[in-house]
Amino acid sequence: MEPVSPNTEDEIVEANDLDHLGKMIREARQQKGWTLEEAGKAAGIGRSTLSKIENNQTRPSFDIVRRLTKALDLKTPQLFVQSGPSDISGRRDVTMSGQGEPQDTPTYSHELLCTELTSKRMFPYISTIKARDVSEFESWIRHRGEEFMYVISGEVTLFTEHYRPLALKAGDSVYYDSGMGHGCISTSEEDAKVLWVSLE
Amino acid sequence: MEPVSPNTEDEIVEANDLDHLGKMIREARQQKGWTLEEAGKAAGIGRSTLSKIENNQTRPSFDIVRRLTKALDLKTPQLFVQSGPSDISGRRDVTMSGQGEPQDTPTYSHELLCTELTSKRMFPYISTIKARDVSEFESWIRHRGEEFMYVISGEVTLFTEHYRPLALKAGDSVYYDSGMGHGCISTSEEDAKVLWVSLE
DNA sequence: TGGAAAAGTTTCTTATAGGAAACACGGTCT
DNA sequence: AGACCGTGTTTCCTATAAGAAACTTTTCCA
Repeated sequence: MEPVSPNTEDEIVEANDLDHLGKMIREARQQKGWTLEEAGKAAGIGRSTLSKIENNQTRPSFDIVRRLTKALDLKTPQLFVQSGPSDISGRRDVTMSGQGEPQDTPTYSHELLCTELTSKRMFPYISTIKARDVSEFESWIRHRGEEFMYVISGEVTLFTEHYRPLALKAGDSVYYDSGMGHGCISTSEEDAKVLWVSLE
Repeated sequence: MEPVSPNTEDEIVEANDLDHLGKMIREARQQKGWTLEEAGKAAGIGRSTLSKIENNQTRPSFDIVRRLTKALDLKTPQLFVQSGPSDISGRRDVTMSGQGEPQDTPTYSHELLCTELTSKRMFPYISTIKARDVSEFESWIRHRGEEFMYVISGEVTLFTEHYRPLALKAGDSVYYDSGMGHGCISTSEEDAKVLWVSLE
């Protein structure tokens, strides 16, 4: 991407590319209130090594970093932050309440959000699930990827393979492997509204 | 968390499987129809090095792996997978309303959702934005990736680079390139609640 | 078939990652 | 103050990553 912005903060991001890793790891460790010794032990590495990594005095191996991410619960994608274009570079897409693109399937009635941005990777949509309509629930829904679900209103029960049915009410959320069979029904008097964000 | 924990338990202890990384990289390269030479050049590494990585004859540095992920468009979280195609394969993670993991930054007060599943690719969280608190808004927030935002309650204004400020109320949503500078303030009398889903 | 060019693998060498131990620094006891 | 932690840094050494070039295998066309 061409440098759209005259803002100098862009370069800061790039320049810090190298420093980024050490900084993140140090922050994560301190967040947990761990010493170098403790964190090192948790990750199975020496404290001197960890010190050098945090101070960017070394280029750790992937293996070491992976162990650290595990021990420190680091968000892995953030570690890969580096300069470069995104396919939706510099764009945004708004959908006002109720203005999404309707999509009705036999089983659900969806409202697709932010459909202008076709190249986006996540797919957000809101589903209205009819009250106590159990009839439809015959077979699992299954599609490769991951899914996040947030209950906006009403009460629903989420069924997933390998697990017990899960009763959810407004404000509750679930994250699951959508390759696992799943399905959702309303269990309240009113229709339930659920926000899904799907990622292939 | 709630009394009953249907959550995942991370007890998968890996048996030093380096096979995974090399295999994934080789697949990604062949997917693109590239030779070692071409892929190496794209990533800025030698073809011999790449060969050794693909055959798991070496433990590459994080730096090298990162360059490869970029050149080959690899899904970064998958690289951290221990065994099997996906770490969250056949799993789910629930967070009941208000039971997320608090994370306070200087600028925002977040509630991270579904944090048990550390290897997930999307990061959902709820932010409470204090009413009419404009003071904090000094510099853009910027992080590589994409972001989806849904206003749960209250009224907010989303600022993004290259665009005009955007007034949003409950039920509205936006999808944007989070590499673009952005920031959000509340414009209502009450605190606003916003759901974000972030993807690197 | 051959034999050349391309793709991939294996040396070989140099630079450096990673760990043990020594060092430095700051607190906190008596 | 001095001695003694606990924490983080630096030094030193060994193991090994990374690249260049030599070597092997595969591809492909006359």
